[in-house]
Amino acid sequence: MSRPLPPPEDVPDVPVFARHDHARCAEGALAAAEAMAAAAGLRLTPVRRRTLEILLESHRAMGAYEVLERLAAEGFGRQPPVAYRALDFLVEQGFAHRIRRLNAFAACTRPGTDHQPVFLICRGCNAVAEAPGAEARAAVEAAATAVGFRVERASLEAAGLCPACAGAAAASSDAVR
Amino acid sequence: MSRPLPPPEDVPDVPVFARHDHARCAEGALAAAEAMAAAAGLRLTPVRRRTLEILLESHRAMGAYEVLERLAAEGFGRQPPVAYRALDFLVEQGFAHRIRRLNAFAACTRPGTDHQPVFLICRGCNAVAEAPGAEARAAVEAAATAVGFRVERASLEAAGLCPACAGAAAASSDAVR
DNA sequence: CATAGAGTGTTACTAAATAACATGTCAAGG
DNA sequence: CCTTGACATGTTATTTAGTAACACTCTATG
Ligand SMILES: [Zn+2]
Ligand SMILES: [Zn+2]
Ligand SMILES: [Zn+2]
Ligand SMILES: [Zn+2]
Repeated sequence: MSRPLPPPEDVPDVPVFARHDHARCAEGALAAAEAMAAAAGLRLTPVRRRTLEILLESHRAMGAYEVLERLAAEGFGRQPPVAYRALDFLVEQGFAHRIRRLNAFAACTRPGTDHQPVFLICRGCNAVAEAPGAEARAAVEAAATAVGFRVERASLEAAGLCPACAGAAAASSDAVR
Repeated sequence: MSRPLPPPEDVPDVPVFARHDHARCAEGALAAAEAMAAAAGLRLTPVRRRTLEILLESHRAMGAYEVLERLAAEGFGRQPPVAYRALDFLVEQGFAHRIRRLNAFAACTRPGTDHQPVFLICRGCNAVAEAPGAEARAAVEAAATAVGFRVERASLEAAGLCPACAGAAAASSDAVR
């Protein structure tokens, strides 16, 4: 049922940290998810679809309970499993990612591509971007192999400041000076 | 107060996934922590010391509440902050690491060395090893820099099977065959 | 002998995650 | 046409993780 995914180069990157037409950005991700789900015979049901839309509203990571609040307000179930099931589905299908450092979830910015990103988490604006992670993953794999460890999944997450927030921080420390 | 740390090569590596004299291993880590704390003028108080000892009993990661249970049973406080404060201290001083994938803590196997490990987490036996992470970190740094992101901290964690558990899994799937 | 800081303990709460069970929908298969 | 089973959704209830805020005790330092 699952066809080979296109290589990352075939899909335009999302400049999370730059100004961009986000409405279009979200729309595209949703369309991609819909197409993939249809092709794979999966059901992108109302809760699941709405959950993805909620995540897609921004490039922030959202906690399951934050998502749940939104779903509940819109007439879906109001108990934790409702949110967790929808989020787990999205993560399994690669429409969203789990950000372990934050115990939170973010919509994937490159759904449908074969990608193993490094997550860049800005502590200023809470945005989460996906940087190409092939090299970093290879290095992790090599380090593991050296001691006979077989890697199944890896989470590579970096916390710091995005360009805009770093600029703002520099400016304010100038002001103090 | 803080002196330059010795490069990783000067301290023997801990073969977490191999049979080793663990009593000696734990003892060494504790001694190193004591020496460092003394040198830095930090107080390795009874709760903190005992918390480290508990983590050092195995190479597993332990949840804060699991540690707390042990502390409480030994006459220390029985409320969450008791465990969290001791664990936070150990992490800050580099005597332990936080494993975000597991929401848990593990004693550092190379305390006192300048290291930025990749954590290898075995899903079979729950052991956590530290593999050299310089290359992987450089790759993450490079990926981040490419989009103007300034990395402050990174968590690199791989889940999979250690040599022993991978061997056992292979054997049992042979048995089925 | 103040008194300020660090460390430890408490109560009380918020947040994250899962187990277990009841109900509804719908597509085969008889 | 009516089972039957898979899947999705909803619930209640509980466990696990993490923090805020306050009180008490030490131990310097002036
Ligand atoms: Zn966007
Ligand atoms: Zn992605
Ligand atoms: Zn050991
Ligand atoms: Zn370490």
